[in-house]
Amino acid sequence: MSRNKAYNTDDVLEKAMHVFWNNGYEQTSVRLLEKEMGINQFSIYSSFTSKHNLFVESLKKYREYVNINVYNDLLKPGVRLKDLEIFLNRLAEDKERGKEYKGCLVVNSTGEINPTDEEVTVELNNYYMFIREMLKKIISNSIDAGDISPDTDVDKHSSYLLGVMQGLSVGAKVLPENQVRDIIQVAFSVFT
Amino acid sequence: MSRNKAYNTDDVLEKAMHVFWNNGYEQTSVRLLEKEMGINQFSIYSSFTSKHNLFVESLKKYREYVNINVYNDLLKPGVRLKDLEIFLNRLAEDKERGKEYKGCLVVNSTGEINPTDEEVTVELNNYYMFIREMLKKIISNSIDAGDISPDTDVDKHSSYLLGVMQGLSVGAKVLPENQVRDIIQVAFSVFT
DNA sequence: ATTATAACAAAGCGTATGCTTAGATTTATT
DNA sequence: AATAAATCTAAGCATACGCTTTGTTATAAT
Repeated sequence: MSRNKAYNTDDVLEKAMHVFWNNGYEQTSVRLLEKEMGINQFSIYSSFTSKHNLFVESLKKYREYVNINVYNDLLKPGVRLKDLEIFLNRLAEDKERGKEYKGCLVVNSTGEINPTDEEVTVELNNYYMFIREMLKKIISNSIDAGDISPDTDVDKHSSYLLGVMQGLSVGAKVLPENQVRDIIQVAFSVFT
Repeated sequence: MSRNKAYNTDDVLEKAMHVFWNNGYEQTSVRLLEKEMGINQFSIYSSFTSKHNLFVESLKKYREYVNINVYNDLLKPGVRLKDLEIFLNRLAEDKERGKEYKGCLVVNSTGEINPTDEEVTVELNNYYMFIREMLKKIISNSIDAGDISPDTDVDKHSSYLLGVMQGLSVGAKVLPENQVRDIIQVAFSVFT
């Protein structure tokens, strides 16, 4: 019995994620979500309960999304610090080519969201843990390859690089390209 | 002729700044501003034209505020990198003592605000330039004092430290204290 | 074919938003 | 004391907000 959904929940969630990414949480209205997700408000609320919950789900989706579409190359086995440096410099390159960098959804949300919002805070932390694990592997690979000292403290340096990336997510939005490039260059000099 | 204002424009602006700092731009309503600034909506609009303009003015005020109340010690002559490192570590210390760190108003706004908002973007850049100039002096002082190599590129390293501080403004809101401390420790190792 | 169930589109709920207007009040000048 | 200008309070404007309800349509199971 019953009718089938005319939409795929996962597909419309990804669309919602992009809306939040482009506009931030508060600036995203349910009317806009309705339009961009291509489904009615009723359907949004029956599938996702509330705008807030849709946002939390979007943050989870974002982690999945960057896994596949942004950090995919960096998550492959054997990736080293030099690869990460090249990856980060692409941020500055894209900027030079006029591409508007909208920042990381999670970093933007860290600034926007009320710290008392525990559901969101948990998801932000999950994301940062995910990035940090990626960075730990990259540092380990560089140690194994003999690129950097075997005494390098993997935990400390992964926290450090996470901090650098959080900074770049902010900086790349407003700073001139050459400054972004300088940040990356100096940041990686800690390993030499 | 005419009546005098019952409030000081600069005083109520500083109160407005704190409201924006605590809640972000979008989450700050004119009703809340009215309450916290202690003046009527009519007075807000006659003195500051619009909520948006009040926000821009608040960003300018913020620069003045941190100059006097946050970075005052670091702006004194002769301040060196070691002093900056101690200053930044106070962030982590405060967190340990349960103090909720609400981040830098400008960094938070960089994440929240639409990049097409030119008035705000200009003010964000003014702030970052101000911080970068402070960092340049600190690096120069460290060179003069013989703490670090005289070959240190002041421009590049000031951009770098700005990036680190932007990262810390994000990180200190959500990351555990020991990670914040590790970021700072590794970040300053570029100078050794 | 009928029935039960869920999805659908569209209109509407109360409230909050940024901003304005109307009318009363205060005060420096004449 | 009278005048003029800018302040003040408080009510109100249109619109947008997050969310719900209503009535219709489609479909899987009987």
